[in-house]
Formats: sequence, structure tokens, C-alpha cells
Amino acid sequence: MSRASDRAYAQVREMILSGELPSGAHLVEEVLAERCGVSRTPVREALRRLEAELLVKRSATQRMYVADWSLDDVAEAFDLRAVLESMVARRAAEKIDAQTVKRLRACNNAIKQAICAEVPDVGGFLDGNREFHAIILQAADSPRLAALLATLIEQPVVWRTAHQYGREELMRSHHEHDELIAAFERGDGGWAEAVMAAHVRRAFHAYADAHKSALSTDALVEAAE
Amino acid sequence: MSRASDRAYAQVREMILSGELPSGAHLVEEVLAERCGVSRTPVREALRRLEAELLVKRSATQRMYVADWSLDDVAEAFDLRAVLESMVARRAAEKIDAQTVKRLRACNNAIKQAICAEVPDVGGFLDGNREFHAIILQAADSPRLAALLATLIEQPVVWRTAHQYGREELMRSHHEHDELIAAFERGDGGWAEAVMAAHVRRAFHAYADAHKSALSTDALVEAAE
DNA sequence: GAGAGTTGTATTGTATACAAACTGGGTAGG
DNA sequence: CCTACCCAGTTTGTATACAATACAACTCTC
Repeated sequence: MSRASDRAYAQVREMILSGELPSGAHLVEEVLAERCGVSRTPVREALRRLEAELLVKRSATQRMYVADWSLDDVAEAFDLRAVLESMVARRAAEKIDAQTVKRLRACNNAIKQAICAEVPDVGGFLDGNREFHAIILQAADSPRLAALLATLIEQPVVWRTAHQYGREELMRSHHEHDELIAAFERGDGGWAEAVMAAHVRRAFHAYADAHKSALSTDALVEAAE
Repeated sequence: MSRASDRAYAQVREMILSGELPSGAHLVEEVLAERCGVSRTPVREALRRLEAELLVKRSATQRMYVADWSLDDVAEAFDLRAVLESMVARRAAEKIDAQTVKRLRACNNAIKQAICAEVPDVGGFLDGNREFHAIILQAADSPRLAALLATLIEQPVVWRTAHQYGREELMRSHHEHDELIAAFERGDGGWAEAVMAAHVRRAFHAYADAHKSALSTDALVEAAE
């Protein structure tokens, strides 16, 4: 991540996801270039990548704006993730070796440690979670699938969701991972696929619930003003 | 397609798919720029797009090469297409209106015309086919799915396949379209999904068969040299 | 006062120049 | 003979200048 275009990508992405650049904001290359401390060239590259992720959209006349993600959009993205991650799980189950299963188990143990700390370590949970899914993606040995998922990784959405989780919900996630491991051990692609689909769909509903309560909070704040 | 980067994209892509730039060939920006009659800037943009489609890959040191697509890679791509197009079909079936179904029917009639000409009009078939799937994609109203499929549209593969088809096989494709329309009329997402999955998977095997005979031809040619 | 044309400004697209990084081969030292 | 290193030639990354296009405000006309 030392190249200028990577920094620009990371920074602009962060500005969007943090809300510093709100939905619909016009993204002017030169302004972003200055804020990132680089020239327009790497900013352009970053914008193309963000466009592919649908985080920014362009008008008919090539101007770039921050896309607005409605709950429907998030639902659609989770739908896709569910389908693709399930496919990953099935392929992984059919190809995985004993040693990789061992790594998954170790990783899921680390996740459990993070959850069971005195105060749940959400950061640790997220790192473990990321690694767990990365190992599976690698085991699936499918560059195209990996490429498609990369454009869908709404890690920030997962992040927000996890922070809403209580210990109990984090444990449910952990147990689903266990079930995935069991499916992998038996090389049962169908089982792995089904568990993964449920895993992602549950995550979506956790997000949606959090979203709804956030909306009501916003409404309250607005009413108070 | 009047912007230089679009032309560069189309031209480089064509050079790759036609075999003018063979698998593994090193893609030097300046050389491509000259061949396309543009500067390096639009070529770079084109290469990033092709990279996202996995038509070119980059080495650890940022050099670009033409990716080599084994039969396994093509199989993986078709797998993905089958899953995603099925999802498109299901969503479309749940949202489509009568007028759009009418357009599909008209489109499929045009396809039939092309097939039933004295000499089958493969170009017409391909145009109709493209339009048919585009209408469905539009009806599914899912920008993310559309974006993902765009990076998978191996139209050239479809093209090669269709040219191997006889009239009978073209008609089978036509009849599958009819069945899709029937599923749409009834709003039966499950049916549409299943038919579409079969449609794509059959296309893959048609490709694989053609590929195998092409391979033996190649082998013969090599042996003769 | 409304609408079409016009012009100045803002923004994106492309070309080019230069800087940084990699490649491959040759040479010195072990 | 092998290894490590270094140097010239390539190739990619970034900055900047300029061209093309879009936008918005202002006329001018009716």
C-alpha cells in the first residue's frame, strides 16, 4: 500500500464510508488529489476502482458522485454475497485438505478467545472472522470467484454490524463457523453451501435490524432539533 | 465508443481474444499505445479494466501479461455465470411486467427467424441472444448483479460456441428461451432460475465439446509440422 | 417575463515528461 | 565455478500541461 494510487483509493474509500463525503457528494478529482496529497492521475485510478465496487457512480456526463446505498441496495449486496460465498464454501469443501481444516479450527478458536474475553474484543473477532473467510476463499481455489467477491467485500458493513452484536450473537457466528468446519471435514459440499448461505443471511438481518434502530434514532434526533 | 480509452479497451481486448496477442505475452503499455494510436494514459485504463475481467494478469512486479484460460478456467467462469444468471432470472421473474414479456417474445421470434433462414444467420442469432439476456438483466433491476456479470461476459466464448452450432442446437437454445418466457409469464422465480441454470450449463458443454475437437485439430496440425 | 442562444468557468480526458522500479547480463571477488 | 552485486536499458508510476466537454449564469429576443 505504498503506491500513491493505493493510498488515494484507501483514503477516498474511508472518506466515503465514514460519511465525511456524504451520499450524492460530487467527487472532483482535483479536490480529492489535494486532500490525498497526490496528483489527479492516481486519484482517477482510485475512482475507477471505487466505481467498480459501486461505491461511486458516474453521471451520464462522466462526473463522479458518492453512491447512496439504500437498505435495498445492501440487501441486494448480501444476496449476492450469500450466493457467492456459498459457492466458495461448496468448492472449498470439495478440495480442502486436513491441514487447512486445522488452520480453520485454530482460527475459530482464536475467535472464541476474543469473544470470551472479559470485555468482548470486537476488533479481534473481526480480524479472526476476516482470516477465517480468507482461508476458505483460498481453499476454494477460484480466482474469478475471489475477484468478484473482492468487489463486494463490504467489510465496513460487517464492522458496523459486529459492533451491534452482543456476546451471544458473536457466539452464534462462532458456532456457525464450527458447523462449516464439520462440513469441510466430511467434504460435504452441499452442507457447507447451506451453512454458509444461512451464515450470510443471518448477518444481513442483524445488519437490517441495527439499521432500523439507527433510523429511529436519527428520526428522534431530527424531531428534537 | 468514441473516447480513446474505450477504443483502447476494445482493441486490446480484440487483440487478445483473436489470438494476435497470445497467452503469456507481455503487454507493454507504450507498444499497445502506439498500436491503438493513443497515448499510454488511456491504455493504462483499458488494462485495468481487462485485469478486472481476468483477461490480463499482472506479475508481482506490476508487469502485465495476457492470462491463459485453461478449460478449467472457462468451466469456472461458466459456473459463475450459471449461478449469477439464475439469480437474475429469478429476480426478473418476480418483477417483470407484461409488456417486457412481450418484448422478450418478439426478441425470441427474431431469433427464430435468424435460425430458420435458408442459411442460418449466426450473427442475427447472436444479436438476438444478446438482446434477450439484456432485457432480462434489465428486468431484474439489480445494478450489482449487472456489474458482476459485465466482468464475466465472455461473449467471444459464446460467439465461438454458436458458430459450432448446427440448426438443431440453435433451436434448442430458442426453445429454452421460450420456456424462460413461460416462467416469466407465471412469475415463477424458481422455474426461471432452474431453466436459466440449465441453459448456461448446456452452453458450457457445447463449448467444452467444441474445445476438445479444436484441441485434437491443433494436435494434428502440430503433428504434421 | 419566458425561452433559446452564448460565453465564461469548472471538470474531465489525453498527451507528455520525468521519476522510480524492475530486468538481465556482465563483472569482480570468493 | 559460483555468487553477489552493480550498471545500462526497459517498463511502469506519477505529475503536470493542455484540449475537449459540460455546466451555469447571463444576455438578447420575442
